[in-house]
Amino acid sequence: MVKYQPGMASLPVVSPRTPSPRAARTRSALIAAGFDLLAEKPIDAIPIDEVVARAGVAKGSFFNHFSDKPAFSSAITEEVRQELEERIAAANAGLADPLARIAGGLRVGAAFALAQPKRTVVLLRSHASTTLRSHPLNRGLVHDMEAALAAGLVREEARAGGVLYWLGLCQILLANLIEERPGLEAARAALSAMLIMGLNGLGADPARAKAIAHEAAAAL
Amino acid sequence: MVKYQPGMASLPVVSPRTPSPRAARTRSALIAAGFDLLAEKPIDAIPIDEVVARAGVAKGSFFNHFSDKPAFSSAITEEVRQELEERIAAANAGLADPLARIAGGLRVGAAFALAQPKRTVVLLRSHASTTLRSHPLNRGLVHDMEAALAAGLVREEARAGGVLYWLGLCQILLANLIEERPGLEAARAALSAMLIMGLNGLGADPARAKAIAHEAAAAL
DNA sequence: TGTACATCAGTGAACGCGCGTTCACTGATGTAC
DNA sequence: TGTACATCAGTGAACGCGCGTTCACTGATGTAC
Repeated sequence: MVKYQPGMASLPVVSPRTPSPRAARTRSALIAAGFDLLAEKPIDAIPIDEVVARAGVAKGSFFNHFSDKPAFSSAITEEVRQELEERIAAANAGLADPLARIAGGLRVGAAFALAQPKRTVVLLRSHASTTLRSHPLNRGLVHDMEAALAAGLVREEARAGGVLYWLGLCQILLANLIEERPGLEAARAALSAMLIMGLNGLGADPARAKAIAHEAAAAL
Repeated sequence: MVKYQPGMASLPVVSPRTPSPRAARTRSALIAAGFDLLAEKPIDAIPIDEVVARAGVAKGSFFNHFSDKPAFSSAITEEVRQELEERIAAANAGLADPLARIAGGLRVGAAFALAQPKRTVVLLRSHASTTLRSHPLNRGLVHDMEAALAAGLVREEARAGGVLYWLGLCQILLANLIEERPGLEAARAALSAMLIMGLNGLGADPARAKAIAHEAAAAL
């Protein structure tokens, strides 16, 4: 809590300064270096010396931009999380069918893992995609699952466990794609199989499940 | 490679010495302390000083028993992995039906998470339950899935993706049980829902899936 | 069973280095007039 | 547009401490006779 002081109100409180281009360059260089290194090993195994060496800046600059190492690490994670979230939202923008939206999330996640394996590793390692229904990345899924239930598209067991079930499938598929680095055709097959099993597990109509899986694989 | 030397053959090469009771006590104290601490935070965040303090032994003793910190960490992980593996094998010993065996693995895993949350955390964090089909913990599942396919109990998509699919469900359910610490009834409901969805996703006969889920929940 | 000796395991002080963080200084960028 | 000044951001040397690992020593355990 900040006590009120005369004159305070006139100070720019929110986003007081646009960062100078130079500062922005340094910051991006540090973040980019962090991405590369975090894809290889956990944050605790990465000395700041290594980050700044790869970024090509002096060690002191690191602390001009991040208060400490954890802040650096979570800034990076947060960036990836937002990126994936936006991609999923964009892909689902035109879709009304809850099942198609749920499947769309998995498809976009898979595409992300193929296109940006490093970023995906960072995300998976961050425990960002936890079990928690309230996590930002999961909010969309929670909403779509409720809609599917309301429309009678999925079985009753999905009410309590559907979100958890789907999160499990997302995590394991993404982890597997990163580990195996399959070609496009193999990835399509993996996504399609996972969707067939996943949607049938939720209790979707088998024909509908097949159609959705087919579409998603083609769109990958 | 060790070069042959005259007289070598007469030396006891395998398990040359039974550890003295005193040594065994010290070792168990260290491992027990490691369990407690690893349940709270990753190995890199645990100084050896903290391990030996909790174990009540001198720092030097640590290196009498473990060559270095990573060796200590993997000794602990390995112990948990073996324990869970044995429990699953024991529980499935009398079962012939591949689907019941597959479900049995999940049920035992869930029971383990409820009874030994600390050990389970260690296991989940170790990335021991990876995607890899060749991992010891997954071998039984691979075998049962093949049997289920051969018997026509599951859909064709499970051939390529069934093991991965089931691993995803196992990981997420265990993680969730540890995070939420539900009571017995809630845990039964969660396990049952996951089995209904999981087995139907594999393509099992719905009535059979329901029966297996019911049995497993009761046995939890 | 008792004694002497060898080996094993425990102890904790000491070492040293890796690494996060600080800081005084310099050069670059932005602003006022 | 030009000059003077203020602030911002970069730099890298220096600091210091946490922590993994070593080691000389001591006491306990086991073995031979």
